[in-house]
Order: sequence, then C-alpha cells, then structure tokens
Amino acid sequence: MNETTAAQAGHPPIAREHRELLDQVLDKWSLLVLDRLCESPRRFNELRRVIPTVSQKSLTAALRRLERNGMVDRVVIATRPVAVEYRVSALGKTLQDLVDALLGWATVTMPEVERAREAFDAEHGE
Amino acid sequence: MNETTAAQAGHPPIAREHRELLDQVLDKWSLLVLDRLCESPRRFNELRRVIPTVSQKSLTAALRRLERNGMVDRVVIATRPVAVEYRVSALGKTLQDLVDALLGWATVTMPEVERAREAFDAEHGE
DNA sequence: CGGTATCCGATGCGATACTG
DNA sequence: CAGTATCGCATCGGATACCG
Repeated sequence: MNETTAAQAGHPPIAREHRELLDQVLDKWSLLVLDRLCESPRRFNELRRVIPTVSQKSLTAALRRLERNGMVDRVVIATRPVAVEYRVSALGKTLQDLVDALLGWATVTMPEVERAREAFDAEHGE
Repeated sequence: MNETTAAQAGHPPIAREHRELLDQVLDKWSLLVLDRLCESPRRFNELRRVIPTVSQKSLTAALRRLERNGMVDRVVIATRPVAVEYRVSALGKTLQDLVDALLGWATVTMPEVERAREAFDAEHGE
C-alpha cells in the first residue's frame, strides 16, 4: 500500500484524541502521582511528602486532571479541618499496568539508549 | 532544574532517567513519527506529507531526538541532491509494541474517560 | 531536497503569598 | 489541611525566511 491510503483510510493513525489523552496523563507529574496512589490512598500533603519535588500548584493540577479523566477519585472527609483523600480508580489501575510495562522497557533499554546517545554526541558534538 | 532529592529518598520512584527517556520519545510528534516509520522507511518530505500538520522544525527535532536515542537510523544516500532516508531501528521496534498497547488502551478507555470528563465538568463547571 | 536560523505567542512549572 | 492567586522565567512549537 502507499502512504496516502494508510494515512487516511487504513488503521487509525495516532489520533488527535489519543495524543490529547496521553498528554493529560503522561505529563511531568501525573504518572508519578498515579504510581504513588497505586501504592495506597493518600491525602494531599501526604503526597507532597512522598513527592518532595512537586510544587502544590503542579500537584493540584495533576490531581485535577487525573480526577477529571477518571483516573483517581477525590474523597472529601468532613472533619473539623476538612480532610481529602485521593485514591486510584479502577480505570487508573488499568493504566498502571501499561505504565509498569513502559518503565520496564525503559529500564531494560536504558543502557542501549545511553550507548546510542554517546555515539551520536561523539559524531555530532565535535 | 532541581536536585535529585527524590532519587535518594528511598526506593526508586519513577526515576529521573525514566521520565527523561519517556519525555524524549512520548512528546507531541515523536510517537507519530515512529509509528509512520514502522510502516515503512521514509524520506524527510515524505514524512511531512504523511503527517501534514507537523512543521519542519518540529519534525527535524523529533527525528534528531529519535536518532540520538537510537530509535531510528538516518541513512544518507549521496545522489545529486542528497536523499535522506529514515528507518526504525530494532530498538525502535521494541518500543512500538508498547506504544500500540498504550494506544489500544487509550482507544478502549476513551468512552469511559469521556463520561468521567462530562461528569466532572457538569459538577464543577457551573 | 533536507534542512538551519530567527521571531514570537502559548504553555508549563516553580516560588511565593494568601485563604476557608 | 487543602487548596487558590499571581508572578516570572523557561521551554515548546508554529510561521517565516534563508541555504548547500
């Protein structure tokens, strides 16, 4: 087949919606947050302690996005000062399996990537 | 950038190297480019035709990154005006399987995500 | 053909300050 | 405790122009 048929008629390309969804979930912090929530449900400041490098702004943003996409549930516990607990949804867990596979791949191929980078840099850098 | 405070904190989080590698490969265009090169080796302008929405700047950047990370090979054919062919490396193919899984997941879960978004927006929007 | 160089607006993210 | 609001910088990425 030629490229035009593959692009417009054949199997789905990486559709716009795909990219959009992946961007929502594979951003700088969401993956890490999801991973931590898979270990156990956590409160907001608990997450900050577990991920010391995240700012509250970014943590809030990541949690909102994950919540909006149905990856985590936000549970408000009405105590004197309110408590909020975040927990991974069933949907979020299905993603986690894939992420684990992806990270496993990254771990395994890392050495080869490192070699490729050195070869590239040596050839182009000087 | 910040220090590797998280890296020393205990068990491996989603390590810095993981994030870095994923960022290199899962960015806006690299995934799509890799996918197209998996179908068949392609030339630069051929890729632009197959992915009409990418600017040459972004395509160049994506290709360079993929090449540097050992995901694609750049083959220069010394004709009158030079021809350059890009093809997926063996390493790149191992990634493709995972990407397919990820896109498959995105396709399957998309409806549920859509519902989650509508519920979220309805509750928070007004 | 296969790029590079430059400008420039949009977005991401951290730091900081404030709030119910 | 669990956020919101604002700032300011850095990076991303499209548009345009030029080059071997």
